Amino acid sequence: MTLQSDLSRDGEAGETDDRVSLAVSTVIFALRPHPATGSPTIWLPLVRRIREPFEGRWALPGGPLEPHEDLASSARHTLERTTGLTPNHLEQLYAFGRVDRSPDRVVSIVYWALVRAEEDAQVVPIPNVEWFVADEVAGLAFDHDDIVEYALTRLRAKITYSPIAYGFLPDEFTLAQLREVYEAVLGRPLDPANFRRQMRGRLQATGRCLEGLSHRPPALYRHDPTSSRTTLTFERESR
Amino acid sequence: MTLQSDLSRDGEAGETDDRVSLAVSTVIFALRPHPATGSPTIWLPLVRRIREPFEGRWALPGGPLEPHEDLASSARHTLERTTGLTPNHLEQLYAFGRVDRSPDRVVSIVYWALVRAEEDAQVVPIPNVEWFVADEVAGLAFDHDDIVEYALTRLRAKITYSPIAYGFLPDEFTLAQLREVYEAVLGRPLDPANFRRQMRGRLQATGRCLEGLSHRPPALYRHDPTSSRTTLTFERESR
DNA sequence: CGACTTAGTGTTGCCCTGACCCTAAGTAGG
DNA sequence: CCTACTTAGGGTCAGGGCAACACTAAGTCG
Repeated sequence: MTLQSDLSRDGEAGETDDRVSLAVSTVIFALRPHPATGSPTIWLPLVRRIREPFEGRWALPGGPLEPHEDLASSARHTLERTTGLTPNHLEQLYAFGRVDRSPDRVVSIVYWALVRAEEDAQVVPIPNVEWFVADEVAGLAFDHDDIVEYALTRLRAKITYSPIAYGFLPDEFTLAQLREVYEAVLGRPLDPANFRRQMRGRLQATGRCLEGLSHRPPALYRHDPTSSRTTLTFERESR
Repeated sequence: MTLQSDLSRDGEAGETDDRVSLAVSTVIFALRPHPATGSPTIWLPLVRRIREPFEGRWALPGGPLEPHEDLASSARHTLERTTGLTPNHLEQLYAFGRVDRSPDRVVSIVYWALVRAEEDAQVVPIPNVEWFVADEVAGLAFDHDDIVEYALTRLRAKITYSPIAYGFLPDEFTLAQLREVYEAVLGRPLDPANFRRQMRGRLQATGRCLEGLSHRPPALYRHDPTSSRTTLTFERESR
């Protein structure tokens, strides 16, 4: 093989069959009450492996990439098989390809998705699928522990500079609901007054209120997609 | 195939040979003077394709992933073949997998790299490899136009919140050199006084100066890896 | 009708930034 | 030697944004 042909062979196949195979997996996040404290927490569904390697262990839902399918379509498809839901947000996370991450050579392109709490209630139980508190999973198959941790890191970082929190919420929501999302993801309480100020300008007031509660009815808002998406700080004074 | 086995088949091979194949490509950035203005600008090397598809067109350097090779190793390897250089920064960019991005089904995992100007001078000419101004490339093979644009977007965004500018520089550098990097990447001039203030705290003074110039000798600094990496703003007042 | 609860506003002080002016420290040339 | 020039680097000031926290608004429940 000449030097030139070695430099750009993108698109060339025809190797032997010990080629690398390609899978797409998805980290699916939803907010549900924590079993102990009851406060909103990040959950995700896992699938029990029914054959080697790692038979019996929990793993991220996924499967091999079909030749006719785009990467994101494959992820969406996986999500539907696993939860019956449509993602409110779907984004590529990272490609994991360490040689020793699986006995056979597999590169996994991992997506992460957010599903809203309202749809979450409609999830039908599916055999071999179970939901877990994201921060508490361990002992997963392959390198999936690392992948979940990386996905959580990305979610926590991205929520401070990108309007992804709405991925957990219905179209219309109260400021308290939105704040609950941020508090669940960041894992600490936020000042309601300052939170409101930071969100104003990114939200459209619907004019409606949520009624039927035993206190002052909160206004309903909608995400304003035209808003400037400058970064949020939420720093805590530490002196 | 049962439902269960469909849910998590990560690691299973044994499909027919119309499987998807996997390539790793690398966007390699270096700073060189712009041919017209002379001011520092982002360049990248491309490789001329010597066979179909897209024969004769320029493409990102890369090649199929070897089964024994990690993803980043493959990217580093490509970089060495193409430039003879070692990257000062190497990072995964994105996995591009649109079904129609190539006549045969290829998913490309793309990395991007920074090389320092000092090493850049040692680049030996390699047949079929040519360097271009990154903002001016067009008409590349496959979807590589999109990939280059995406890589530039990432570089410009990331330089404001992550210490990657040092990837273009030697270990010790002056503030003017560092500012030149930011100006080249962001494409606009920065106030030297305010730039200095923002960088102070992220830099270690070496005590040495750069001498032999016909004006006041600038101090040499080194990147302080322990510095807090809060985001930089560089906003322009617009009133 | 008053206690309670949650929604939402005002105020204040601090820090950071952008704009801009000023001083420092070299070289070059008369 | 002394002055002009160039680039390095520091100082100052006004405005904005944010964290902290006190405050008002608007409902329900007894």
